[in-house]
Amino acid sequence: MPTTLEKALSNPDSMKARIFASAQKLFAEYGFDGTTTRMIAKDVGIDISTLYYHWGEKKELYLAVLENFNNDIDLKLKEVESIVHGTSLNTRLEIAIDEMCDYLFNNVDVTRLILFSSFMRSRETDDLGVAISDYISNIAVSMGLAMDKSSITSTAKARVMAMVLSLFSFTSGEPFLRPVLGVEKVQYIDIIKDTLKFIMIPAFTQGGHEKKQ
Amino acid sequence: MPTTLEKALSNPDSMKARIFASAQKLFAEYGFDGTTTRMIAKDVGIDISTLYYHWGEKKELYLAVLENFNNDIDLKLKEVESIVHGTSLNTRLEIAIDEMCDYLFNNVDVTRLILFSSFMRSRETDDLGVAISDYISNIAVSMGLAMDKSSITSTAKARVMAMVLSLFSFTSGEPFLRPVLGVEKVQYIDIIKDTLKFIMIPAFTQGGHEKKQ
DNA sequence: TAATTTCTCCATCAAATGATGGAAGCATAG
DNA sequence: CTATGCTTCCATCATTTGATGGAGAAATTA
Repeated sequence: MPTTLEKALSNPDSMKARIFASAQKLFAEYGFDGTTTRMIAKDVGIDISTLYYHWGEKKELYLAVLENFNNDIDLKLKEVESIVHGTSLNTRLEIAIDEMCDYLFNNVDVTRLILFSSFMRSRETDDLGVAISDYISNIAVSMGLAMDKSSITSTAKARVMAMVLSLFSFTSGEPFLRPVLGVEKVQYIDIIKDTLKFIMIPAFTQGGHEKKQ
Repeated sequence: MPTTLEKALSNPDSMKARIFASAQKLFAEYGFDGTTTRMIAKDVGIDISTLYYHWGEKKELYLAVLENFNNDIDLKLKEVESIVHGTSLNTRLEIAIDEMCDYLFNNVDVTRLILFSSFMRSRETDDLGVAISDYISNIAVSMGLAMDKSSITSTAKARVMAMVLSLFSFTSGEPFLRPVLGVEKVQYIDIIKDTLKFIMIPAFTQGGHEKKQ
């Protein structure tokens, strides 16, 4: 059963969906305060009145964007959960990292929006923040690091955080990080995957670890 | 020999320095577009004309803030470099992580500004970005991971990135990350230090690693 | 075709924002 | 005390920005 938001965006050619797409892109690039309704309208190629006709307040549009990627990422986490189900811890981690990397690199806006809405304050409203904190526990569970959220130690949580935060930064920061490594995008993604695996797998399998890569 | 900026800020009670302090705090919280000159003036308790009298354009004030923490962090990196000089790789990493954690947690604005200026675009100007990329190599060298910037492999660079990005995120995100761990600030910093050491030390000493903590 | 609904744009508003000129305050030098 | 220069604030501008009303186009229905 699709949510009202999903229904509204079901046809990507619809004006409402086109506005949404531009909004997502620009909010992810400039943040809430840095994005004006006129910038969005211009990007779509319409008048701002049309934007307001379909979405109302700027804040509503922004919240819709947040809600949407919230659904998306939850869906992805569930998918990963079902893929890794029943495999060994080592395999679970490898697959989960591969899957999440591929997904996030194909949806960079998602990570940027999570980062911005978590780290930055908005002049306009105080309640625009999204709980990145929720993802920490969810990801830990999805990756099979714990059976439920309560059974994770602080140390383990901190390591999940370290990985999630690096992954998010690696994806959001690709434009200026990749040149530092001097590699193409495909290689960049591979290096990120290897780095995360190298860091995380021994962190959770605890014992000695076989050298990756 | 102090820079012109340092001289202007030498007396923290001077109006110019007070404005600077408020600006740094607010820019680090709301970003460039999210911070208005009126917000800064109100925070200082003065009229905006006084702000413009001392600093001129908003952009100039922002660039001064960026330049200042650039100096600060370079100084800190040099300090760390001299402290770890001559010690073993293991010790170097431990000390460097401890030092940088303590420093950054006492200067959260610095990390937030670096993150914002690196990741976000500004509506106003395109050239406000700060090269976080520079720090990656500098930190690697300061920590004694390489003798010069060119001798670092992509893999090693990626691991330094992972650590720097996590560290920056851990410091900037303390307000919403610490509650997830359910600990006090002092413990939070300790956990971050341990996590980074646990992750980075084996990553660079390569062979089997002794279990930290 | 005619009527009705849906959509898009132009014109416009009020508030916010970056920025400035000039008057008034205040200290210091003469 | 007076004159000078530095500092602060009030009043004000031009532009930008969020937001709306209404006219007309476009699609839908009858």
